[in-house]
Amino acid sequence: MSSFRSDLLRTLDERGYIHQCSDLEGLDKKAFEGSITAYIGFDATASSLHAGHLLSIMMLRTLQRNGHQAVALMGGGTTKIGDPSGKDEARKMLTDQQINDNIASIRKVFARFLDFDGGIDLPKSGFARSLHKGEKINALMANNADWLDELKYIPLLREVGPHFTINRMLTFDSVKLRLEREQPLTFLEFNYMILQAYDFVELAKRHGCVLQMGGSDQWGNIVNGMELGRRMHGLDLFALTTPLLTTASGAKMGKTAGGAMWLDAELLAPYEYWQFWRNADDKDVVRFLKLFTELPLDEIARLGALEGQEINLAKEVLATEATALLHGREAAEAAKATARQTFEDGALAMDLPSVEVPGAQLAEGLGAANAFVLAGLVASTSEARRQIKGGGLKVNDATVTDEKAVLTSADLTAEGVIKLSLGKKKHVLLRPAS
RNA sequence: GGAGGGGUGCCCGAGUGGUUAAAGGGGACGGACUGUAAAUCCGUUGGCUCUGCCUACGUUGGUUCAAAUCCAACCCCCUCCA
Repeated sequence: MSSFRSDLLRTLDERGYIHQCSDLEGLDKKAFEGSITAYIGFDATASSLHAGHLLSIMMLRTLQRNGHQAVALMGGGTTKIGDPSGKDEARKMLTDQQINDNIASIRKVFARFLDFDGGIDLPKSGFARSLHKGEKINALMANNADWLDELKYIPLLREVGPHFTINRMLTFDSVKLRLEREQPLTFLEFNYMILQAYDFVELAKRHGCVLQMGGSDQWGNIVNGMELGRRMHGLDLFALTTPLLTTASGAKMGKTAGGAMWLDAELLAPYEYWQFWRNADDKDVVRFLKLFTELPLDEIARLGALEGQEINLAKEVLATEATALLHGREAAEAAKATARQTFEDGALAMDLPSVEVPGAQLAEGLGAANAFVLAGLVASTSEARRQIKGGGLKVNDATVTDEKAVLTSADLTAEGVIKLSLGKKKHVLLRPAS
């Protein structure tokens, strides 16, 4: 892409956020002339967002930092249906209560990346004057249940139905793939794309939203919304998607040993979040620095030029910067310090994740296998035994060789803890509870 | 409604009466090598109070000394016909 006039598109482009856009030039013009409103939709299927959502969140953040209005649309309504894209099976139904709880909890994560208040509210009609230094337009959180729940079936059919042909709906990947793979696609799910399209139109009406962004798998859904807006109200809307993000080894972003890489400190401690980034593939470092940190590009270029063992410095920066965005600078630095002590100095870092055990249990003697289960490092005592056989477990940095080893108060270090390790990277401190 | 095919461990997929906690692959985890990377090689991959016991091949019941494997009923999925 050549040169963009708007800061927004230039930034998105330089940092590698753009995969596909319905009309780059037109969008650039609009974003250059004034503030625009754009949104991204999020499921409310889980109680927290995970690293897989991070790209979208960073896009919204970039939007806000460049003087535009970011809208995070929670799919309170569409979650009740389930997006069939990329799935072979319908997802389980959630209750309203679960969905609302999820939304409330997800909002906290957004608040770390976006400012919802303290800035300027964007008037619905759009906004042409340029912002003063440091001024921000408040981000918005919307919930499509607000309008979808109240839809009346017949009016909706009459209003929206004529603009969709089954012929075309059948050609969308989300539908086509299911049919080709001979997996059932229910009528319920089939409606998802219609409602998502309707969301775009509704947000355009309510908030003057002109752009929907999302992952590349959402392209079809987004374009549907654009076209629906044009047909119903003659609106000029835009679509912009991000590349589907996989790690260099092909895995989907956001999965880890223990499950998803949650963005909620209660589900995943900052130290472990830091570790996730620290363990990035060499080949991913520059890409991740651009997407998930806000370091200037020349700085990233400098880090990207590092070779061999030096790359580890770049990974440290990546981990610290990414963690700082989510959990704050202090937590990020603390995680870095903990990692340094643990991995480089071989020292005992008291900030490692820890688990409490009743002191009495230690006095009596606690089977090592059980201790590892307690610490959450292995799923079962059987697995612990297997790991012991394979030499994968350590107590206070000494490999456990006896499946029947027992931990007692005598194993407490001078600091009053027992360090349990699985492999080289996972460590948990066992603390006796008084 | 009729005819056929199918439901196996995290996933894919073999197995059609005992030697099957179930081949093979993928993934995951651990070990070696390294740079807390990648690649490669090796190992592990149901649970427990673990030289033994328990639970497992859609569900329930049956045949048998013995079943994932045979029989019956039921549930679900797919294909073709109506």
